[in-house]
Amino acid sequence: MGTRERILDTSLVLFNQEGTAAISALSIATALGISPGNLYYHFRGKEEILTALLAECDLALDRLHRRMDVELKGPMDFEPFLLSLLRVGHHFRCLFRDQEALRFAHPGLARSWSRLLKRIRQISQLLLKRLNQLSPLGLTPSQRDKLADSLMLSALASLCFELEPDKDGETQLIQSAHSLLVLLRPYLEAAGLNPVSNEQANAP
Amino acid sequence: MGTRERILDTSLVLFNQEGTAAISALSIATALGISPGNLYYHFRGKEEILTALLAECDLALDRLHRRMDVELKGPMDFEPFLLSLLRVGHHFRCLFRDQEALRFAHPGLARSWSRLLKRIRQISQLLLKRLNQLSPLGLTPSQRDKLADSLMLSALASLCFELEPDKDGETQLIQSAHSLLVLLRPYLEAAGLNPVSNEQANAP
Amino acid sequence: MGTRERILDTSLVLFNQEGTAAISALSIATALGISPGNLYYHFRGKEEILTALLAECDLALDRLHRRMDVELKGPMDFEPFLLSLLRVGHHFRCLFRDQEALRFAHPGLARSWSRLLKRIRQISQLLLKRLNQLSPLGLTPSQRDKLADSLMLSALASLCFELEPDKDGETQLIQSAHSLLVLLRPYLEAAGLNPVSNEQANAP
Amino acid sequence: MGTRERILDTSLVLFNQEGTAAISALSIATALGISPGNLYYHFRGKEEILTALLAECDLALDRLHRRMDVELKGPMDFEPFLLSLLRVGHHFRCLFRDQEALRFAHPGLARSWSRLLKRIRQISQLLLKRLNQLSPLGLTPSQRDKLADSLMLSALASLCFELEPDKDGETQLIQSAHSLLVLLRPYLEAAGLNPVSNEQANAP
DNA sequence: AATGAATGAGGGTTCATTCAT
DNA sequence: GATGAATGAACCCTCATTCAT
Repeated sequence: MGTRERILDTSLVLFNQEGTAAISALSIATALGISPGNLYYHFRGKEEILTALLAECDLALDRLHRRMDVELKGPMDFEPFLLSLLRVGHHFRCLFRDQEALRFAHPGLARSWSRLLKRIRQISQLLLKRLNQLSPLGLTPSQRDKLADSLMLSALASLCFELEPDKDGETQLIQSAHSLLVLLRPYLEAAGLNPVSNEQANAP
Repeated sequence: MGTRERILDTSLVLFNQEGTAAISALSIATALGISPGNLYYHFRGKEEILTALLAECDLALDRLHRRMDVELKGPMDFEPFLLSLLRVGHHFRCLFRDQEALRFAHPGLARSWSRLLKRIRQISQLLLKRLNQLSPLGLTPSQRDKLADSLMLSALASLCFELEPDKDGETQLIQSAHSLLVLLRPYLEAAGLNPVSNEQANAP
Repeated sequence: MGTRERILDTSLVLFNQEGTAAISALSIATALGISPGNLYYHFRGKEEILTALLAECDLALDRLHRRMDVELKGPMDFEPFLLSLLRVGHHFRCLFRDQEALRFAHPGLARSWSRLLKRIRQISQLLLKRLNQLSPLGLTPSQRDKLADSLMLSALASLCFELEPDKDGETQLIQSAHSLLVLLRPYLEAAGLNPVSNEQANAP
Repeated sequence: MGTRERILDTSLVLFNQEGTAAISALSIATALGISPGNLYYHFRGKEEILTALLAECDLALDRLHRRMDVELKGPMDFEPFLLSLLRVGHHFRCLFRDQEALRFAHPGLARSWSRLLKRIRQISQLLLKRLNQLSPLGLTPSQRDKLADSLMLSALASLCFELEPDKDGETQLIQSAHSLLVLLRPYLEAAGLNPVSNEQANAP
């Protein structure tokens, strides 16, 4: 694997582990066993690394976006898709968690970041559109977009705030997906479908 | 107003404006027109300021928490309450936005932070409990808690990610509250109540 | 003596000795026995030190400028005045020697530098004006200004290029002053005065 | 043209444009479209490039020096010769402008540099000797050498300090030559010759 | 001749924090 | 309560230079 790729991979791991602010360019180089000069030969600084990671994340989401029409055929497809989506987000979670810090430390990232956010919003809106095609949600388009935003925000927040820090990443992802599906539950039920495992409702 | 309070107020404003990472102890002192030594006389460092802000936020949420039983009497009470809640969150938004960066820069904040998060979770769960008391939601307690978590995450994310950066703070807050209500809409409707203004549903 | 003054003094000595490019902020701090942080507390960087030195030099020249009308009463006054002038230049010689390097490393100095150069030019022109008042030089004003420029350039160059590097600073200054007077010799002679010690002319 | 020559040419252009200190080995290689490794194959470093440029300049001045006896036949020959001399200096102006910075950054250049300076001094002295042969200057040899030094310094300074930065290079050269001739004017006049265009003298 | 990844020392700068006054 | 000079560690980055290919 080329040095450039190794830098990106290691950076992402370190950024996810300790936050982008806590990881210096030198610590990345040290973790890789390369000299700081070499790091700067491949990327002109931390900002360029982050730009590359943002682009990678954007690309991964773009691929998901393109596959939505094909993959979301029935109500059972939403949970796996949400999981794929959350998996991408989790893989690049540092980008979402440190969003605010990055905004001020690296104004140059603003455009990449807003492009990324726009794409997520599109995915969220398309998700509800597909759901509506399967069975009318009983919402105005405006309400549907609001619901899409809430869904997206809830998903983003599940990447940022770990409610069960003790559980491992995969379990957290599955729980996040379930929580998101609960938001959609009434609409899926209205479509005569309940994708979430049935439990006894209204226990005290 | 005492110097201690002025430090907290100014810090919060600066932290909200430019992020906690971008604001140094010196810049707080400069903004206040006091010497760095004086700042350190009142607070042993940036971490202590943040701890104090976390405590203030926690206190404000505690007050809201205690009033819920009294204030949430009918379905029309939920929107104002959500607004109050979001207003507190918005006032201390730097704490939520820089959560990740703070976690690593100041491990000493971890306990205060998890206490804060727990309280928000309690509020969210109590919110749905009250709703359930008004009219059964048709959810198991576990599903209800998941819904509560989604609601909370959506609220937290609306503090972290500005979807409409051009609008002013108050407008953003109202939109956030509406978005959250959309999440609850099916349950409120099931209770024979629709707190959100009626629009023509299912337009193409 | 205050730290600020000590920084300026030491910087000037080091800059003169080894050139502005060869002296780092750290080496100044080390030479003074202070920490780099303290250096940056007093000056935001090397550029601010240089700006302050340029201002000091400008001030010294301004003082000389103001005294010219009073001090240049007769032909015997020119040599001492030239020596004073050269002494100031020699004291700040790093500014003239590294002029080009500074121009590119610190564009912020451009304005201070051009102001300084303008003042030197004014002094040179006033010098010839006074000489002309003592005895007509037989030059058009335009020719007189050209002569003033040549005189100034010759003086500046004597600060930049050491023709006799083995001799000590004071001797070099005196020789420089003599060289400059030789340029003026024909005009002083025409005024019936020969301020330079008489030697036997036109030896083989 | 061989790579070696292209390196020298491009280096000289860049050094003249932005100063020797601001131009790194890498930037020269980039400007040439070659790899840094290739640059170091031809020259062991920036110092060797500068040594080569010093040698080129020295050679050009040597050629001028040898032609002086032949070319300086009459008083009208001095201006064109001065122009040729200044043109060489202007072509290699970075060497003179950054003299001080180079001295400390590259002590290895000291010998080449002092040889160069000595040659210029010889040329300046020979110039006055030829003038004296055309018509006695009325100066002792010592005074004549001092005048030669002043002339040389004035010429060097005109390469280092741009008094009229807005005018193009050729115009600056011509003005510099005129300024130098003004220094010689009294002696040329004394020889019954005025090489500078006559203007009305002693206007107020 | 030429490439380009890699090195490592060093420079400029920031900042949380201390302490004598 | 308050000042402000001082500290020192750490960070980001540049650059001359080397070397395997």
